Amino acid sequence: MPAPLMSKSDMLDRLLDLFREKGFDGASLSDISEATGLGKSSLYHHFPNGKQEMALEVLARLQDQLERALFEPTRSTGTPKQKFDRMLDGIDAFYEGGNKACLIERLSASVEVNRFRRPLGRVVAAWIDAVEGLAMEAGLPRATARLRAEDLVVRIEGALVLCASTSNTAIFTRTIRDLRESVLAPVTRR
Amino acid sequence: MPAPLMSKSDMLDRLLDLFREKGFDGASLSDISEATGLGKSSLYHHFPNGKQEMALEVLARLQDQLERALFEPTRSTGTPKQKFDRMLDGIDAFYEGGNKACLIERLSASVEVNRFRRPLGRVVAAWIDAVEGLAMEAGLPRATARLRAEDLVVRIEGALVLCASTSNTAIFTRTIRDLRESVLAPVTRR
DNA sequence: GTCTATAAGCAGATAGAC
DNA sequence: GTCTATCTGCTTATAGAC
Repeated sequence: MPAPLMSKSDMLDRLLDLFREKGFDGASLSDISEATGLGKSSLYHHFPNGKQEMALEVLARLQDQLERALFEPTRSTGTPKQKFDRMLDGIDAFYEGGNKACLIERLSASVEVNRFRRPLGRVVAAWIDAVEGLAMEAGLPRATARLRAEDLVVRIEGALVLCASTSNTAIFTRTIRDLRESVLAPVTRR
Repeated sequence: MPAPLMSKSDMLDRLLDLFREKGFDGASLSDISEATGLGKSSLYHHFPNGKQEMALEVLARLQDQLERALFEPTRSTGTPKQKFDRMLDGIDAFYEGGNKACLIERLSASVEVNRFRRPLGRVVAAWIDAVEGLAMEAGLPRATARLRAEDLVVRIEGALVLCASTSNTAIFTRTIRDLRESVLAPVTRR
């Protein structure tokens, strides 16, 4: 029994990167084999149900990371605005300023989208909830907080689509900047 | 020489639907054959460079349709607000209230994205330009008009991503409604 | 837990008849 | 302009040795 070449956690990190870059349909088992350094048979040892299971585990891991990354700032010290800025910094870093795609979008666009819909819905909901919580903490009424939280996710996903299609990250940068000012703003304007 | 079973125009219509539904990677030649009723060899008669050429021609056709659909309202009679509403009605109908995906997004997410980037950029630019023109006609300064036009496209693409991942079209409907009110609004607010 | 070898099937693409 | 038949290569997946 050879020792494991790579921890599951490391594997999932590489798979997340790969699926974000090539998409679910675009990432072949050969790509996955190369990215992890494991032969195909070894991959089936870790993921008996194949590629689909890999994506589901990556999605579960993303959910964990997301909740840590988004809710952690919420519980830390600072004004709501400071926490929100840290959250946006994290988002900006995760997408590398618009240069990296979103797994949500990549899996939504796959042939297996139906298998992914439930976990995708959970990830999206967690994201919206985190922003909504912060917006309420900043004093916005619940309904407004929810709408603005949904709008934040919508705009980030949309900006990433335009970055991917035009390879111009300016729109992403501007969108982040815009959200920084508008999401927590008092209700009188807007 | 058998008579053509289908006009090129009809073919491209079906291909647009198919690529929007299954994505570029997800639509196989067998799918395409079934959707058009033509054998694979016949497809290569019309598109010697295969699937890639099909997508490029579909994209060119979309550009035509888009320019007609978006700029036509601009040139017709009515207040800017009326024209803008007609434009949004057209967009809403094209995406069937969030139930149909966007070809831009589907092709951006394909393995061949580099081949599509130039035409994709043109389509996106045409869309933004059309909205910008209308916003300027409504009296907004050029810079504001441009930002709001970009934002409109960003939000529609983002809303479509969320609809696809959660199969909940409410966010799309709300986004359209919101855009109806905000895009042409005077600069003082927002 | 990893490997080599291999299976079965479908992908995109082509040749050549009609 | 469409067809049937075929090709090559790659896909996902499995069997079984170590």
